[in-house]
Order: sequence, then C-alpha cells, then structure tokens
Amino acid sequence: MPGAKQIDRKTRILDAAERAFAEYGFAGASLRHIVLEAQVNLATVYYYFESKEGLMAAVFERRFGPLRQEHLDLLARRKREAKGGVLSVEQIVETMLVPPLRLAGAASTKSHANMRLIGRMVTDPNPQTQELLRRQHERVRAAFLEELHRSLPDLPWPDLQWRFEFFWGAVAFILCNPGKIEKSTRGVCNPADPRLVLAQMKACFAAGFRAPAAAVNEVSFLLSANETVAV
Amino acid sequence: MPGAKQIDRKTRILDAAERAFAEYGFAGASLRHIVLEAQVNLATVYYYFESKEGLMAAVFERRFGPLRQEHLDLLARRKREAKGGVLSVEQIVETMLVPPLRLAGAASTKSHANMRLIGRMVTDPNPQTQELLRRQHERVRAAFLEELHRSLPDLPWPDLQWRFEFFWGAVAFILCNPGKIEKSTRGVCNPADPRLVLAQMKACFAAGFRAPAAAVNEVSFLLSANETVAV
DNA sequence: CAATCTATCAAACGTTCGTTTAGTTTTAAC
DNA sequence: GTTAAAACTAAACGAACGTTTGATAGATTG
Repeated sequence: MPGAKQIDRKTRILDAAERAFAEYGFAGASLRHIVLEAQVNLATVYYYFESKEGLMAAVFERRFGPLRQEHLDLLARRKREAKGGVLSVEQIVETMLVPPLRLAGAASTKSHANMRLIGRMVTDPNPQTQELLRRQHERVRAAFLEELHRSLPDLPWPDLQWRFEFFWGAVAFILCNPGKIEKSTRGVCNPADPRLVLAQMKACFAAGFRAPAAAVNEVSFLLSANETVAV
Repeated sequence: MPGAKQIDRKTRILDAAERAFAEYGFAGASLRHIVLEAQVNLATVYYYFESKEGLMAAVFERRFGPLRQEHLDLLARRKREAKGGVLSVEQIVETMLVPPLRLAGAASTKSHANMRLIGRMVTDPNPQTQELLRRQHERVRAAFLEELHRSLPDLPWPDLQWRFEFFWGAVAFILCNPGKIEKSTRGVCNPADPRLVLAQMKACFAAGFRAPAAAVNEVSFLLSANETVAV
C-alpha cells in the first residue's frame, strides 16, 4: 500500500503550520500555503482544528506543553540535587535555557522551525497569541523567579524582575531569527549552535543578575528633551 | 475655513500607519484600517507612497532616520568629551539607550506608538522589513561595537558580539509590548518610564558586558538528548 | 448486507486584501 | 480667465483570505 509509512495528516499539518507561523507570523502565514506544504486538502485543517486559531493553539500545545513540563521537571531535579541549598545563578540560567535549546536541537531536520517559533510567538502582535503564551508560561515564570530570588536575596524585587525580562527578551531575540544574527555578525555568532548560545548567555546574564541594584536617580538629566535635536 | 489647522494628509497617514504597524505588524495592519483612522481616501496612500511597502519605508525613514542620526551624534559628542580617552561601558550603554527612549517619550501623546514600532519592526517576520531595518542600523551598530571593543579590549570579539545581540534583544523586547510586561510583572516593572528602563538596563548590562569571556566547553553534556523526556 | 461513522475531497461562499483607473476638484502660473 | 499641474476621490479590479458545504469513499458496527 503506498503511503503506508507516511506521517498522518494531522501531524503533517502541525509540522507545516509550525514552520509557517515561525517564518511569517500568525497573520502572515496562510492556510493555503500550509496545506500545500502538508499535501492535504484545505478543509482537512477545519476537520481537525476547527479554525486557524485552533490550529495555532494546537501548534502551541504540542511544543510548549512539553517545554513547560521539562522546565518544571529540570528545575525540580536541580533543587533535589541541591538538597535544600540554593542554586547558583549559573545553574538557574542554565536550567532556563536548556529546555528551549534542546527543543531547538531536536528538530534539526526541519530548519529549526520550532526554535524560530518560540521567538516569533513571544513577539507576535496577535492578542490571542499573547494570551495563549502568557498562560503557558505563567507557572514556569513564577518558579524561576522564586528560585532566582532565593539565590539573590539582596537584589530588590523590581530589579530582579527587570533582569528576568531582559533575559527572556534576549532569548526570544536570539531564537527569533538565527539567520539574521549570523548575517549581521558576519558569521561570528551562530545561534544554531546550542552550546555556544548557552555558554554566552550564561556568562553575560550570570554577571547581569549578580550586578548591584540599579540607581535610578543618577541618570534622568539626559532624557529631558532640551538637549540635541528633538525628533 | 474649516480644517485649516488640521495636519496635512501625508502626515496623518504616516501617524496612523505607524500606530497600525506598531500594533499589528506589517502583515496584520491593513491599509483600509489606516486610511479610516487617518480620515483620507484609500487611494491617497498610493498617491503619496506608491504601495504599502513604500508606506512602511516612509514610516521607517521618518522615525529611524533621526534616531540613527541622534545615535551617531550623541556617541560623537561623548567621544569628544572624553578627549581621546575610552568611554566606560556605562556611558556606552547609556548612549545606546537614550535616543530610543527619548524618541519614545517624545510621542507620549499617542500611546507610545513609535516605542512599540521600534520593538515590533525589529522582530517583524517580513523580509523587506528586516532588510530595511538592517541597512538603517548597520553604521550605528558598527560604531557602538567599535567603542565597546575599545572599552573592553580583553573581551574576545565573538563574546562582545553575542552580548551586543543580547542587549538589543532585551531592548526590543521591552519596547515591543510595554503593556504585556507591566501586566506579567503585576505593575512592578513599568517600561513606559524611560528613567527606570535606563537605570535598570545600565545596571544589568554594564555588568554583563564586563563579565569574563564565556567558557564554551563546560556545558555541553546537558544538551545531549539522552536525558529526561524527548520532545 | 445495511447502517453508521470517520476521513477526505472539490468547489464554492462571502469578505477583505493591495492596487488601479478614470475622473473631479483644488491650486498655482501666466 | 485660461491653462496646466497637483491633490484628491468614488468605484472597481483581481487575487487571496478564512471558512463552509455537500458529496464521496473507506472502515466499523449491528
């Protein structure tokens, strides 16, 4: 029987949709392009996923569900290994990074689509995309923030949250468009190499998290509009 | 005469387009929505800007042209003030941040649209958007990288480039969706306050840039796929 | 074998998209 | 006041969009 070893249609749609959403964003990816690549009929999408939005939710759940679980599992394991002691900032940074990087490496066959997917969805303007992602990440976020606070008890809470945002912003940016970064650094940085990304982020953000609290009142004068050219 | 003190149509289109692109991205923003808000006829867009892509290029040029100029000017001024000495990392970080933050503050009347515009465009999937932005930022990028290298001569070139990417990734992320960050931090972080953003980024990234070079070979074992659950 | 349910398909639905055209009004120059 | 260029518009273009419909096979069940 021909096509017996073919992947089933539902999976083919999810694969193609993942690539398309990662490449073009939610609004930019069209169902017709997705079904063409998945080699299924257009109506099949609606049979399995009800709508374009439902398709996106399924793409999310397939990737970010296990990702979230691995995040929580890995953190729990690290805490178990520490036997009640606090984890180092390096360990926490590594724990935050390894799951998404592993996820990216796992799908190496298909042009790092889900790597870009993570980055793209984090910055997608679509409100439903944002809401879906926020709910997915809420628990993981809280868990890591708590652990960072334990590791850096003297760092004020707002400073910690800011740096946490900076960190995920950098992660999203790197994952969002690896090709762009490789191009603009003229090949010096290769975001497709998880070992490199992990080592570089650990070095930069371990120091960043450990830095003394910010001094807000030093810097305001430069921001007033009476210098240089108004825009 | 009615409408005498009205802003001219070309500007109204640019304003509305800026808001729309910032809010929905290039693909998600429709010309019909833009002309409705700008209160002009649909064809007027084509009279002034030739196409949707041309409109986007004009929106870019209006904001990022002066921004680029202010970046270069401010850096030149700082170097002049230093009289041949090297700038501190803090000074460079501040110089990179002040122009976009000032730009964001300048348009406070209109819901920080151009603040979000910067962040949105940096992460927009559209290839033309990317190419436009890359060309705009090329010289600024080179200038700041050179100055950072002068300030941190012992940091290997790749490490410097990585951290430079992390930095702009964090900036883009913060600028991209201030409301989202304020929400997920439950009001602890307010990205609409330039003083806060500047102080926090300076504290985090001055330390990040100054950190010792990354040690790539320490960390590879965790990334191999034979642990925990494959996804 | 009839009945039923699942999976799949071609074709079309109505809408919205970016874009163009052909014509009208306004402005400015001589 | 005539003329020509610039500014603006209503209406439509074809294409692409997300979505629905009705029918057709194949498998499953009584």
